[in-house]
Amino acid sequence: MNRSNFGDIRIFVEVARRGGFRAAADVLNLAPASISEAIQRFEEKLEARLFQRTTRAVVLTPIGEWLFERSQSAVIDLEEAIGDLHNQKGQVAGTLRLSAPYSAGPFFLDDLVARFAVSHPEVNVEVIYDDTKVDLLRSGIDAAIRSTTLLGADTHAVPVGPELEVTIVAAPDYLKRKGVPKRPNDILNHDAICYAFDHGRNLAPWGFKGSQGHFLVQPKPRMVANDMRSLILYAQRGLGLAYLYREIAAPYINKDDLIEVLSKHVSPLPRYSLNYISKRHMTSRLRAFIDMAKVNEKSK
Amino acid sequence: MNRSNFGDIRIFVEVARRGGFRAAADVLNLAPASISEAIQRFEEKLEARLFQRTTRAVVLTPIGEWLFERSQSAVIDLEEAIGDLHNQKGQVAGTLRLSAPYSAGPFFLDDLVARFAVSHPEVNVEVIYDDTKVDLLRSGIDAAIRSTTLLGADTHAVPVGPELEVTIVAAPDYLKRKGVPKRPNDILNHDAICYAFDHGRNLAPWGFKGSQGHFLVQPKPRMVANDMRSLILYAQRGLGLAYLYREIAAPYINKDDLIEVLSKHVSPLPRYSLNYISKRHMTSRLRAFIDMAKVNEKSK
DNA sequence: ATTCATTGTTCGTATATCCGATCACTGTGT
DNA sequence: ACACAGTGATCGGATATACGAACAATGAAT
Repeated sequence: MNRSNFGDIRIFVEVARRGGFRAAADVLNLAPASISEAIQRFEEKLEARLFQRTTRAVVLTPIGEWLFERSQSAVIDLEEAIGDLHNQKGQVAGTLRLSAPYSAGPFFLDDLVARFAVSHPEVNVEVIYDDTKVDLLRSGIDAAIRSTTLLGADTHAVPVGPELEVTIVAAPDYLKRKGVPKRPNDILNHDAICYAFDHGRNLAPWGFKGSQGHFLVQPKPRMVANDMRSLILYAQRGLGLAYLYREIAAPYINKDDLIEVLSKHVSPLPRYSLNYISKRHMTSRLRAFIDMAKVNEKSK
Repeated sequence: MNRSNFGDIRIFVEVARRGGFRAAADVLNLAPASISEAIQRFEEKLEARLFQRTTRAVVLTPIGEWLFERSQSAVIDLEEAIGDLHNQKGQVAGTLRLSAPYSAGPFFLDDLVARFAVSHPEVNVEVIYDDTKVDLLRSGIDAAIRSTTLLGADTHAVPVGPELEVTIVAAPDYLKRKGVPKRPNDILNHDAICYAFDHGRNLAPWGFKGSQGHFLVQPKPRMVANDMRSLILYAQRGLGLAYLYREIAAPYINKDDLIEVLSKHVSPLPRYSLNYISKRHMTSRLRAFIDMAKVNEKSK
């Protein structure tokens, strides 16, 4: 669906509200002829008649009535959104605020943070598990651990934590019904159980290695969540193929529970990145934490 | 305001969702050049910068972020309206989007969602674990499970899930150093390991019962996180008293690891609330899920 | 019955948007 | 250090949409 449907819906709703093309034209700053032509094109696209016309009036058809009621509130919301746009425009002490994906905690971050807290008794530590994009300038977060290096003015990054093995698993029952994928692109013909970032806005693509190097395949999501424990349960219930951190899936991998597929094809994910802003006044507690993270890094 | 703003918002939201012009172009069946030009014209019209660009990526500006969150749900509604136009038979299909706190998954939600998905093969399900406030009108979320009933126009709530037992625990080493609290208010003289909601903006108060009924005490946080697994590890390291769901803490409660304190004083938490808007157009898939949640409730 | 005002429709022309090709920039791999 | 892949930006030409003018139809006023 492209952008013009949205313009058409806007016109359609205004005509329905006003009961006529000329009145709608006045509101929309368009010529009545433009309204007439736009509605005709829209009706052709939808293969549906939205208005009954006479030479003096327009009346909604039943399907036009349905679409009007179905879409009016959303149109109002978008009008208000645009209207409102114009109304809009730290001694080693204190609280260290970190953002990290949930998966980082058990892997390495809990231990690092606990050791930091022990060795810096005057620092309170706040770890917010979250995987959305963080604006280090404005969010009040001191440093963000993410799977990638964050882009931004004066943002620096330090690699932390272990390299991450992943695996693709499914229930025996599912594989019996849908077959075992043999090559990476086979997953496009399967139901996928996908991990979501950014409050569901992004799905993690599935990473593979082949004779020509690394490549990504984006499967069709049947189940989506941002907690791998949920994804495991969905996989156990036979709802599809699940792409998971191996360490999390390992306890469930056996011939009766979850079966690994495409083992020779999946490739590990890169290490976490501890991102922070260097140009901004760096608090001593942040500096101390970064130093500890680096020492932690060297000790591996 | 004319029709083209609506087309522009459609493009804007898709770019924001996909994080790039080329990805959005794929979805919208437009050329990347068209997306680039359309966004530029839109920004000029609004006299506002919506995206920060580099030569490799686009990131929303704060005002772009605001517009995105403000308009996304309306865009989803309009997309669905057009999509549903061809398919008005009340079929239970599409994507059900739920928001819930992480703790809900293992307790009851994973099971409920998996059973719903099995019995409604045409519905995709997206569960976003999050504990921030959800604007059900604007977020594109169909229903939000939270520990409390959400306030809002036409918002209804159904109680779901089990009653939640909690416990307060500490390492033996910590109790040796700081003493064992005997009454609820004693915790004010201790280091507290606190669970955080809302990206750290709110801390869970600790609930107690006494001769005069229920009351809450807010301890001084030394360690804060929004994942109880982290809190357990901090407690094990002797960093303070931790207030945890009993079910999560139970495996670690023994005389060498974590010791329960104030057992006779803590009171259980109320059940989760499944919040949704009833007056707004309710999709058949949401109705079906609510019905299943209610049946789930009766079977306990 | 006739006239008039108002509506939606049609069409040739003007304007806005879309697109392919190309360019500049940047991160990654060698 | 260099080559390459992938991104957003630019621009001249192609295409889609907007518009003014004219037309057909209709209800109200006389």
